[in-house]
Amino acid sequence: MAATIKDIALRAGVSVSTVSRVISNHPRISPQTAKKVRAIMQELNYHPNLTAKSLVSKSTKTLGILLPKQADVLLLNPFFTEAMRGIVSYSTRAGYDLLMIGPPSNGEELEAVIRIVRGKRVDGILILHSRVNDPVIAYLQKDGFPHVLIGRSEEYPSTLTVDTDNVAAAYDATHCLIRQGHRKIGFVSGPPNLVVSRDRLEGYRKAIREAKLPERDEWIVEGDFLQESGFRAMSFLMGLPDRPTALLVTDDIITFGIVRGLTELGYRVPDDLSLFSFNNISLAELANPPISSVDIGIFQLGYTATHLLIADVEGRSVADRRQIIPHRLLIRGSSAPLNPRVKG
Amino acid sequence: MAATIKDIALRAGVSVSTVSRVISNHPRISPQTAKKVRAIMQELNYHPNLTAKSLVSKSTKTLGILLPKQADVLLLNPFFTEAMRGIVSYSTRAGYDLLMIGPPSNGEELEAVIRIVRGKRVDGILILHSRVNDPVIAYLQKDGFPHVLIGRSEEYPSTLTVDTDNVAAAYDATHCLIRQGHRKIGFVSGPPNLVVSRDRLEGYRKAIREAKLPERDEWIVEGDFLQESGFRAMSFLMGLPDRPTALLVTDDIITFGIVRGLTELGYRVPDDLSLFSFNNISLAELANPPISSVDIGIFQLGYTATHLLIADVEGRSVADRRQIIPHRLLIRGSSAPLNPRVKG
DNA sequence: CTGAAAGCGCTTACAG
DNA sequence: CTGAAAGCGCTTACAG
Repeated sequence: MAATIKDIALRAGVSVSTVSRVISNHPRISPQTAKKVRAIMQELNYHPNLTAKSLVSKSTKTLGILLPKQADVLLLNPFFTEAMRGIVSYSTRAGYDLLMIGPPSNGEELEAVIRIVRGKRVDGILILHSRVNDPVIAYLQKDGFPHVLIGRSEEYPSTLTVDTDNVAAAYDATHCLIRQGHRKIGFVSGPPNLVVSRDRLEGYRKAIREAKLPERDEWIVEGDFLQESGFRAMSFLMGLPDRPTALLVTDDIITFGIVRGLTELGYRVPDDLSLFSFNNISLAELANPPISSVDIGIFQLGYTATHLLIADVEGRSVADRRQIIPHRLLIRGSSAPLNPRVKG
Repeated sequence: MAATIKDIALRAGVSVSTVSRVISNHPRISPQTAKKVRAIMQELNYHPNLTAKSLVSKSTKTLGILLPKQADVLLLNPFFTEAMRGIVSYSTRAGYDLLMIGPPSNGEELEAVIRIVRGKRVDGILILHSRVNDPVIAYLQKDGFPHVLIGRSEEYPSTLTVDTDNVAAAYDATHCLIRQGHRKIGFVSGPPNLVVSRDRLEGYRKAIREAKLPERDEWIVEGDFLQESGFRAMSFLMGLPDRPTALLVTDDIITFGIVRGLTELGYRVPDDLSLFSFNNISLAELANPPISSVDIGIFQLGYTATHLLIADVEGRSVADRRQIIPHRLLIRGSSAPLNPRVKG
């Protein structure tokens, strides 16, 4: 059996209280005692039982990452990986472990969150995507359980969040296409229940309106963050009698699907259709043509979110509860000045 | 305060033992009692403290995933994500949570493993990459702690493993290039301390020898699973006075780097260099040209590994402790019959 | 079928 | 500076 604090105490001829204090570097322990106890800990190869520790200290030094119901879709997207990198990077540094919270086979995310939160398995929760009217956020907010959101919450302005200014980002990208001479610009959105989808749509609309360009409902298509969605959006849009010459696309993965579909149909990018998308995943630059994309600093989003959450968990006051990570446009080959041949 | 088992017992007028038995569906509890207790649990919105439960039951219903020291590199690769999808898929179904084990800032992976294992935070450990002489495996093996390896262990044949037959896979892919008329075939390997790198090198060598083709040490290059490595390998190989006409590459990500470099230098794939790689990540098919790749069933590797580990953890006997997931070649545009212009 | 009691391995007032 | 004791929220023989 592995040595416990009791074994150490016995062997060292002190009480378990003393051993516990040595472990936690309590200030009022004599150097000699500490030294002796530490030597025995070494000798017996002692490692504390973290479960027992958590039970009494009410702290787990663990953060939960909520996986969405369709974990598959999220996990397929480099966004997840990149955010994870940022999260792991900070949490490791801060001495926190990470627990993935997968929703039960055919249950809701909220169930899993309740089980973990009430089960005292984590000190705080990271939410990677903000949905409109998210019951998980409502629950955590009501319960007062520490959590941070990558995204934005409309209903709970006091929620700790790290986000891109998606309205501005979409506005900027759209504006870039407008400056290139495009007048018929479409928008391929993500799932409409995500806040990010709404914000980007708003930014897109704002730019179109300001430039007094035509607004056409059929130029706005919704989908998932999957290549298939891009393929479908492309099929629909290119089949329109009056079709756009440029597209703002909400995710690079969707753009890949669009490019692929266009290529299969014999169209060319950007000659037949200019594309500008979001996320700037590493393959965007390597695609053919390279994809123009808004870099939203995904690693930074994850890193900062973790930073904020841990500060909150540890009771340090967080001055700015709604942080914005700056974005930047990377203009590449997939977007180009309007091709005169196509011009309306 | 959240309700505990004690509150339920008090309110229901039974002992805590009885409540505990109701929770765990103990057979010898009267239906009436069970019903009453359950009603109160509902009423008080009771959820068990999982930490307390773990402490006494000595089971956490949690699996640990070991992140390598350079978590960055692993996380950048779609291999990780895809394996995670398989892992999450099975573990969720089986009711297990997942704890990411990140190595301490500048410490070794083994430290983190010991802390988690001895700290009783998980019931078993998943290792995503097998290194030669891996101290982590040595530790877990000696300790008798349940673990499974995606890969192969040379030192501990009794380790639970799920692997590709990498020797055969590399042999098959090399042979495919040979059949296409290539006689000068190079190999771009991953880190040499990984078992997978050695196995694939062996398969490559076997095919070359059998076909009595020239073996040249400078046609074998090592690198990391990064695009930069591909770029560097490409620079080196294309600068050789006598250079290969085809390359077997150990990872799609590396291949992307190679293709990118070749394109920048004005070379064309497959005309100037045929490429065949491993993993068949989803973007391999979409690249230009589409990348020929060995599909090793990464999702399946993760799924099966989790399945085996949980069986082991729960004491069910695992008949085949070293499982092989079949691979298949996907021959696409990046590999083509030797271009006569380049020949000899 | 049910309860009293001991115990899992820790931490932390309290007292000295 | 150190120890005895109580307790964190559960489970599980043991006895009835």
